[in-house]
Amino acid sequence: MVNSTQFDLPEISGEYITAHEAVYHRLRNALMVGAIKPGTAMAIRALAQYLGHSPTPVREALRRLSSENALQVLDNRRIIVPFINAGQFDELILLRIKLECLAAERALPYVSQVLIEKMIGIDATMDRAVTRKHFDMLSVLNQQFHTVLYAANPNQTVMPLIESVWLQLGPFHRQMMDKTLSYYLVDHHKHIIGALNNRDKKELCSAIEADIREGIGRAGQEVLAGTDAKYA
Amino acid sequence: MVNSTQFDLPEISGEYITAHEAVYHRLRNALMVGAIKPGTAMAIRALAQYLGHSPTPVREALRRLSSENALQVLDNRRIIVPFINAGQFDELILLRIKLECLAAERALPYVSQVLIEKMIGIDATMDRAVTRKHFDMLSVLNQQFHTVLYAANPNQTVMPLIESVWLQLGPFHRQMMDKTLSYYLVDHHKHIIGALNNRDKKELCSAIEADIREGIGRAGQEVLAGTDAKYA
DNA sequence: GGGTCACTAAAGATATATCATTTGCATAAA
DNA sequence: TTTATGCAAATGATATATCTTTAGTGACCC
Repeated sequence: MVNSTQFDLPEISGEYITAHEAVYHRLRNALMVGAIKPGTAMAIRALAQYLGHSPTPVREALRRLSSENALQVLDNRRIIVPFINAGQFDELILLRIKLECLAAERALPYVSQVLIEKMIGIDATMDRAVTRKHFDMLSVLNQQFHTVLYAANPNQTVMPLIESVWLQLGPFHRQMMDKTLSYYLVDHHKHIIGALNNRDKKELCSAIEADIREGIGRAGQEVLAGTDAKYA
Repeated sequence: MVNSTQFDLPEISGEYITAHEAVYHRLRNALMVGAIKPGTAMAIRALAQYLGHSPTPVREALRRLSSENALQVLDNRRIIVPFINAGQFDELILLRIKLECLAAERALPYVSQVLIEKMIGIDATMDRAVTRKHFDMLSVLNQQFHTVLYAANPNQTVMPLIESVWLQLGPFHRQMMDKTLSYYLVDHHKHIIGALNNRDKKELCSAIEADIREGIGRAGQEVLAGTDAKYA
């Protein structure tokens, strides 16, 4: 197939009215699940042609993603999917933990039985996805599981920051899902739900930390083990 | 860039700036110091004309700022400076504290005597700015003081998130600087420097928390005291 | 008075043309 | 061979024209 770009972008189900939004969400999704390798160039014209739009809305989408740290603008003005090194990876994992613990704590007072049921439902769907090895779906469901909790806080302002971190960790999500590590993840989801039932802030935090450390944290360490400087 | 004639034209650049970048930074600055009131509409054409550019780069700048949560895109696609309510303000202050404590802790191992001297220098400049009531400069210096510290960590990935929060708190920065509250702030800077000298993580964190709570935190509470729903 | 519709003006969204910069490559010079 | 030079192609940046959506206004009907 003639794709002057070097990756395939899965099409997005929901409809976005404007072109720039459609492009934005499509790229964002791809980055979130690590579908585009670090270092890949995001040339405006090529993308525009591939996606069937003019350069203008594509440019806007790229700018947005750059501002969310999901893409990197080089000195020569080219835009690429960023590399990160082991040190930055550690910082991002720590950030995820701090941000998500905070988000969970602040959401806790607003957690209802209905919400917990919903999370249990998502978790159950994840269990099925694991046995069927639907890794792409797992990634999305995992994010849903977390998002539903944090968004319970009506004054929440932290989600955009968390999503920025998720985006930067995108390539490792893919790694995580590809391995059997998904088990750990699901286990910790049960812990999280337990902590919610107990309305226990401390327990909730440590469950989330464990979920992150033994999920994507471990996957990242495996990936970064050999590489010296930079990988994803 | 060699000139095929006799001379080389020295590149003034190094900071060659594109139209979209110029607009972006100009707006960003204005938002950061609260120079634009919440609710103000950011019409593309009007801005473009005012700034002497075409709509295209202005659009890009607005999109970037929207993605950093510094601007809000309404359902009707108009872009405005966002309002926030008291609850959101509290969340943002908490976020600042958590993010900046983390950033400071992770920077601490990289803090050198030279860096501390630099921070002392900035703080001294702030003292002078306070007595001369240069409030605009104070805002910038205050940010510099914090940024210099957090950026000491070479793997730092948290600055963009912190800046997003600063942007959202922009209007309150203005309030803070307008009042006598600047004193508190400078006091706590001395504490921060003390903690750095002692290489004391705990002390550093509490100094930063105090700096934030008694600086912008207090200013915000004053401003939001009367208003019920939303203000800035 | 209240509501609907049509029309107009304003503002956003996009496509396209053009300008500017960067990169690659071929060729020439050292 | 290596380095410099100078197009030419690729790519980003911007201005502009045009299309689409939204908001506002007034005529008209009930």
